[in-house]
Amino acid sequence: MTKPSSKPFGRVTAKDVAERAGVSRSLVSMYLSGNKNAWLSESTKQRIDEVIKTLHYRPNTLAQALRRGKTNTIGLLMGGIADPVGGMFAEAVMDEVEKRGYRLFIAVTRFDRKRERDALANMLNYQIDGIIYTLSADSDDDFFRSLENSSCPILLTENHPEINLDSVCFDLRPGMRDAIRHLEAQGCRRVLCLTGYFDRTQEQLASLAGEFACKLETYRWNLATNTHEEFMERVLLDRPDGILVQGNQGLDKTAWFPPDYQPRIVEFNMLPRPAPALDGVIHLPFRRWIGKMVDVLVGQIERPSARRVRVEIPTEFVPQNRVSELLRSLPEKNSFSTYATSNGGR
Amino acid sequence: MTKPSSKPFGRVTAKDVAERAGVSRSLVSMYLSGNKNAWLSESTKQRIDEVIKTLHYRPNTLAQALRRGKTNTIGLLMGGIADPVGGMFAEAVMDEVEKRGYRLFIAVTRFDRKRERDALANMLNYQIDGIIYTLSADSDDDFFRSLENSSCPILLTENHPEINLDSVCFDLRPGMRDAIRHLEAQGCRRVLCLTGYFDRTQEQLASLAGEFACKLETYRWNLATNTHEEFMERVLLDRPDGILVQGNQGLDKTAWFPPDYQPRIVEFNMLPRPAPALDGVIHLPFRRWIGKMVDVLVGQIERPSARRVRVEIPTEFVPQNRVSELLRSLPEKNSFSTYATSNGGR
DNA sequence: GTGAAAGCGCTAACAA
DNA sequence: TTGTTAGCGCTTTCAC
Repeated sequence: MTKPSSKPFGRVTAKDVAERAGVSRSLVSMYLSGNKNAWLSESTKQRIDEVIKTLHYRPNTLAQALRRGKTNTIGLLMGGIADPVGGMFAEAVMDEVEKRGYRLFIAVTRFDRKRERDALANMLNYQIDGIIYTLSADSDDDFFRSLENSSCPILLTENHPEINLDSVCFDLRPGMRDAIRHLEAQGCRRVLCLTGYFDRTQEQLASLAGEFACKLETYRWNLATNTHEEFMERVLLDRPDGILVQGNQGLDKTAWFPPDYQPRIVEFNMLPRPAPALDGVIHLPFRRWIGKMVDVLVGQIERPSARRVRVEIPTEFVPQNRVSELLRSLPEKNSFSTYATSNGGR
Repeated sequence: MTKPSSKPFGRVTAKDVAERAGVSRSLVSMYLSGNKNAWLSESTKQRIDEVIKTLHYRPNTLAQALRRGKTNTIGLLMGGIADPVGGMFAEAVMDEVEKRGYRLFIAVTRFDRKRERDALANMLNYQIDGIIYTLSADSDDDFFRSLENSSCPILLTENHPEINLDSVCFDLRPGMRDAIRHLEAQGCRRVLCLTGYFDRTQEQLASLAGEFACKLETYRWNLATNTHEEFMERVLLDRPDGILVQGNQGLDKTAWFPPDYQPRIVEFNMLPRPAPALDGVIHLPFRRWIGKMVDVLVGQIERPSARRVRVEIPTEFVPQNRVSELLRSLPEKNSFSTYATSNGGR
């Protein structure tokens, strides 16, 4: 015979419900989907509802998805969720995705190219409706070309002009511009900017270079591979008088600097915190970013269009004396600062 | 007509591959599943493989799952992944699950009862093969009874004797016993133990009470609802001379205690860190826990059995002078300590 | 209002 | 070795 095992899931189906309620299978379907064009009689509805409850019927999401040609699932592909920023990101995306009636499927690449590709293939095979893709490993052009031709909408969380995909990212320039102006006003002559491996900080900073009298330097630093020590070595060697640095990565501890060298520090931060030792923060409006991201992707899913969407969320420099005010105005709580570990008093 | 939209995913199916390769659909299926009992001729295999590549064919995981009656997906239900411990947990579970050929589907409840139930229902509807369930909200007995009768294996990450489900959890007693002994040896007469809302620390500690001369107290403390301040208030009021506390929750900052009150502190910790200010750590072997968890669940999925499995992973007290040694012996890196935020020097 | 029918894409038992 | 076939559980058009 052909039956996989008579009742693979050992569970109640719409057919059972229909039989028990004395109606046809399609009625049950309609009842569930709340289809308007076929108004069921109140009595029928009630009977179906009753049977569903007594039988503990659960519609099979798999079958629904197969038939409808839509899984209502969005994939999130990222390097890791075990760091506070990653976890916060994933959780916020989950929120926004669910708010729009989709499920979120997370895959973690650990910054590994092979894992990244496998996970992507997996998602595509799963008939996922759209993908939010945080580039976490270097890849070749061929790979991106193949993504561009995919029928599944893919959204990048950074702007890579050379990749023809939708993207929603931060425009760091306004924030950086005002931060550097501030540092200059405070007398800084040399500013070091710490950039990540897969973000566009460096490029965006370069585009600003002409505007300033002070000397701008950058240092690429990546959580997955670089250590604090490497960073501190570089900084202590160079001794710039101003530093632009990603917040929440443990690099901002002024306690780490010797007394004779106390540079001014400005943090890039999604969830700024009142830190008197800092000069200010380049605020990256986190929720707005995620919300827009999911908006764009869901838009592409529900109203497919060949036109690529590229959104840039503006950033803003907030001097230290206005940080607590900013904090109060934020919808989100700084959920992970609570969990911060000290390093035992030194 | 009945077609949802002729080609819902606009994609190549096994039928297309079969036609192009001049074989029947079932052959393609067999080729993919690598079924042994039907050895295809080399030439056929090659032809199929070629067509798959040129057509960029992707097997539809949804259809496979529906037909096979198995999704090869495990669900993880937890309160949140935006804190270092939660994120680390989720990522480790993902690792172990994928190692065994399953996908992981994560749902976050934010410690909300309704969300928890919705997510659970979602997973069940999705025909998920098994669930790892980290209790994150209080629930009534009826709810647990319904889980116990579910045909989908559910595994708890804590031992709740009154709930008849599989569980893999820590046995805190050996670690706590030795820690308290240590504290007693150091002259402590009153020890305060900080317990979470959904764990069994309190019960396990109570079972040890008779063994000690010192006075044992407990305080239930939960990240989702309680604040540092509440804790500090309580501690400063009571001034116990020994404290047992969950690590990595920001409660261990000896800097917070006034100079005239410096209690001895022992941390429960999954990823201990060398902190000179601590007296030692109750080590919870993290990876072993997760690995065992997934082992048990996959076991129940692949060889269903009515017998419930309850595993307890023993813990161990490690005095401060042996912590760095312990650290070196651990397979995992203390990934999140890197990300710790300081609170700006105070 | 209701029900019959035609699949979504894939698998696996069985026949050839 | 290869092909045929009967579904997995659900949705939706179309005729009654």
